[in-house]
Amino acid sequence: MDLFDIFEEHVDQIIDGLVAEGVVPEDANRRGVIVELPRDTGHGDLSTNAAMVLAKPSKMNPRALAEQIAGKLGEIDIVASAEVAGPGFINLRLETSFWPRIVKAVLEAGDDYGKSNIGGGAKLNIEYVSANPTGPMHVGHTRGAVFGDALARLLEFTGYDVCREYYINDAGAQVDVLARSAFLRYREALGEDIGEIPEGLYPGDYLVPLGVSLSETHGEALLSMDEAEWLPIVKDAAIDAMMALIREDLAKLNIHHDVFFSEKTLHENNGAAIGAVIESLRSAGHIYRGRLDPPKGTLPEDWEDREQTLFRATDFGDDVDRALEKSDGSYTYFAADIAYHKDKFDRGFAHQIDVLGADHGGYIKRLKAALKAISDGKGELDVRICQLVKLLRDGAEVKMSKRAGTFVTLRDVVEEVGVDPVRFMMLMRKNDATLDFDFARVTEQSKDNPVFYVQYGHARTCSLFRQLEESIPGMDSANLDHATAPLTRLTDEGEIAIMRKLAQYPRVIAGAAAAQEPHRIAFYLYELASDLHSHWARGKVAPHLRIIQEDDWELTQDRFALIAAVGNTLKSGLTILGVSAPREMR
RNA sequence: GUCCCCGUAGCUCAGUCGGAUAGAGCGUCGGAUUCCUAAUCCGAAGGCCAGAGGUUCGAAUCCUCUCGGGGACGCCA
Repeated sequence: MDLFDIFEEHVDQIIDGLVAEGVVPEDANRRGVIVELPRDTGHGDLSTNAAMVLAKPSKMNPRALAEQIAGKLGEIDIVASAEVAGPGFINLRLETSFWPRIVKAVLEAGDDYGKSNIGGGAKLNIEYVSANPTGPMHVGHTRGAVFGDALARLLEFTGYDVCREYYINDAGAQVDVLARSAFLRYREALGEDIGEIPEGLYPGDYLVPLGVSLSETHGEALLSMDEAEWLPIVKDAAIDAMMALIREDLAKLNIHHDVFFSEKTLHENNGAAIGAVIESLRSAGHIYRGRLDPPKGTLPEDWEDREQTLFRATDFGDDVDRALEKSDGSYTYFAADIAYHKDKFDRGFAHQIDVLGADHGGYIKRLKAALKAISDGKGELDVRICQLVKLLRDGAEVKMSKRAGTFVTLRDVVEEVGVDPVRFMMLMRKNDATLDFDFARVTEQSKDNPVFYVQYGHARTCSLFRQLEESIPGMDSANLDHATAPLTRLTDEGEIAIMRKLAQYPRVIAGAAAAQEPHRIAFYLYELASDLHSHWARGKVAPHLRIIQEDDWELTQDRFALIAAVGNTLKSGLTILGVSAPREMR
């Protein structure tokens, strides 16, 4: 329970009292009533909108109602004053002894500060990355990977039982192309001059080692086979090799999935798994044979009007019904995806999250429709879209083209700038807004680089402890017992600003989890680091504000409790983002 | 043509289940360091929150429309 919860409870009880007195009607909707930190510190330490929310149902003037509530809030011992302001806000000013309680709370909670059980231990499946196994990951994949991973960490921190999952698209035509491309490299490894890689095959030289390994395993045996014979062999080997590559790439970003689910398995035994899902949908009346109107806009060249097997997606909020079978009788990607989401549902994941790229925006409605249909409305799917990343180098956009072989791989970026900056920068933007990734800025070691700014904040807290050991002979900061700090001397405005910020952390975490927006944590950390740096710098001109006061151990002890609390919170937030919290930066 | 996302300071963006005088960084200008890491800090200037209606005690936030940018639009994955 955080600071705000405590006061919301107070307010709630006061409203109960007013209901009993007949001032507020019993059925008044209290949902909008909140206690928050006013933006302007001149408005006090805490404020509530209770009177404005309840004025109308109570048929009262907001300010008059506010006066009544304020009177009762003023009786709480920790409240120094409760005043009505503006249209009916109630502003609370707390006793100065209040804020240090936050420091104590942070230190007592340790790594658990901000942790909650909002999820109640509910199982939750988050599918992310799911890049096609046709080559190494490029920067475009990086954002979804980092976002999904940070979201998973965040949801775990807030009490969900999270399963991280990767859907391997190993069933379509793309992996056949991969196999043919690999076969070419196999022939090359056997000494053949393959010349230019033909149009339509993957030209990247990441397939060269695979060709060599195929030649070592199979010798020239594959050469005498028909494509129908060698293709499955080469395809399996190629997919395994590409997935190994992708796992390595992900590991470089500190990302590890719990489950890798193969699309191909859904197509095995003549598509038994997919067929079964379609059958169950059919018996529920969600499948029919019919024709679709041609798509608007530019008509595909091979458009033919034909009767086909359709899913009544429109019954579940989609714009059109969706095809489940291709004209050659095989299942569509969507059909397999329904079976996949059904599989996840059957594994106990009523709540699922899919992290998809920007180009899949048009896919959301049908996926949601599908999960609703196969779960009888019991399943819940959230789809988070990650927008494009624009790479900038020396102020100019880096154009990427697969055909020209100029795409920047995830590995390149991580090796050039490091994991921490990559992860942090990817999380400095709301996921559904496009993001500029500027190499120069990200590698810069200055305050212009948010990740260094925040990490340096953490390093600074650690540095102060080291400094303390040097200042006070025999001091071992590891044994500094914050529990014995009196916490009565943290009265400077800079210190109070930091404590106010610390108090917000649990709410920031809860809000970020509810909105599934880890970027809020990145912004919070930036602000907390800023408060720390700002306060620290004041000690430059005002020596009495320095953390270490060699002739006043009591004060020093209090200040170190605060510094420890800041370091603790910075580390907690960075950990959720999957970014390291260095103890020293030089 | 339909659907989705976006439009906030010169630039890059926060803020959006409605709250008080709309914030931060960069850039510009002016300052701070004999002393806890200057990888830092302080100050100033900078706004018709794309536009128009509507709902409300109250709108950047919700609704409708318009304009502008991006994306998607049977069998690709």
